[in-house]
Parts: sequence; structure tokens; C-alpha cells
Amino acid sequence: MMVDRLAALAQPHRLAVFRLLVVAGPDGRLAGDIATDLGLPASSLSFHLAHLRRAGLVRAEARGRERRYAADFAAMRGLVDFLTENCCSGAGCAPASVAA
Amino acid sequence: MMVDRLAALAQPHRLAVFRLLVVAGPDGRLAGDIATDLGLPASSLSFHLAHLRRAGLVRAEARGRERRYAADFAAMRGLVDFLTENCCSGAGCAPASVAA
DNA sequence: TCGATAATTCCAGAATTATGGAAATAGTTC
DNA sequence: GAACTATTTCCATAATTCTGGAATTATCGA
Repeated sequence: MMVDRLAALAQPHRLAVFRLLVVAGPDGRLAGDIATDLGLPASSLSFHLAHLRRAGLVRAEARGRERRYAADFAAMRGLVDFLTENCCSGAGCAPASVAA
Repeated sequence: MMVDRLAALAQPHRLAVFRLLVVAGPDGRLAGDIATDLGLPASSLSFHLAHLRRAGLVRAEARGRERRYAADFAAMRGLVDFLTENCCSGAGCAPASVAA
């Protein structure tokens, strides 16, 4: 599950898509706009968006024939929390403001 | 680079190896012990350790014919920081103690 | 209804990654 | 130096993932 989220972000195009959606904020972006911004063929973008969606990192909302994708910040936070708790413990690896 | 770290952790065996090394602390563990603990064939473990090493998440120290692997906590922290800064910004996705 | 548009699904080929036994490398012990 | 141990590298195979054009689905506007 966390492995799926990691795998979803462990691919350059998908990481770029996700970062773009983070910048876009809660309203997200339309699939077509994402494709244009990143210069990805529609079918490739669709493949990667589906991957991110399966991993729970993005949500999709259909409006007419368009589809609006947005980052799921709670899921992302869940991932960061997982990494902090399971991959940082006992060794001062947590962010400075937490460790302090 | 961050993609490499994400990819390194985005595989069940490797995530298990890394978590085991986190629990082990700065002294790390011998390759053979890791293999025994996780029930992995030596060559498979070696493959995954090499992957983690390339990604900079673990360090290896040879002592005689044994090799001791340890988690690189600074690298892990760098990854968590990257995710917090680049994939959480502006939307309250940072850990509670940071957001507060 | 028709033609255009947004997006996904289908598909086949390319590329990458994972697996684990066997061979090789290097250090240890007697 | 011979036997033994720890680990890696080699290799072939299997499995998975990525890519993007073509076909498909669904919606829109005239």
C-alpha cells in the first residue's frame, strides 16, 4: 500500500504530474492541461494518472467530457508520516522542526 | 535522484531491508544476517542492497569478508524533506507538529 | 444528427527490473 | 595451501512497466 504510493511517485513523469497537481492546489487541473504543460501524449498521461489514482495519491472528478485531477494531500501526508515513523525512527531523521 | 530514492524504497523486499536497517540503527547489520532475517537468497539480497546503495540510502562497510550495511539517515531525511517541500506545499500536508 | 473535442482503453513492442542458482572473489582458519 | 565462509557477480529467465498510435467512449455545440 505504502509501497504502491512510493512506486507511483518513483517515476519521473508521475512525479512531475503529482508536483504539478500539488502546485495547482485543491482545485486540481484538467487532464488535457496537464498533458499540454508536461508535453505528454494523452494516452501516456492517462496511464500515469491511472497509476497515481490506483495508489490513492490523486482524485479524479468528471465534469462533462473533461476530467479534473487533484492531489490527495491526506494520502500524501500519510506517506510522509509512514516514512517518518518507519524509516527514520530513533536516529534523528525526522524534519528539524519535529526533532527539536 | 529523488526518483531513485523513491524507486529504491518502492519494492517490498527493499523497503523491508531498509526498515530493518533503520531499526538496527547506525551500526547496521551484516548482509548475511539480513538475508537470514528476511529469508532472501544471498544473490537477491545483494541485488537489492546494491540498488539501495546506488540510491544513496544505505552505506556499506567491509570488515574482513563480511559486509556491514547501515541506513543513511541523512539521505532518508533528505527524501522526507523533498517530499514535504515539493509534494505537500501550500495544502497542510506537512506533519502535524510542523503545520502547527 | 453531425462533426469536433476530451479522455480513456486497447494493443503491441521496447525497456527495465526482479529472481535465484552457479561461478567467481576475497578473507579466514588450520 | 586446502578447506571453508561471506558476499558479490554472472547469467538466463520471468515478470513488470512504459510508450504512444489507433480505436473507442462520451460529451459538446450548431
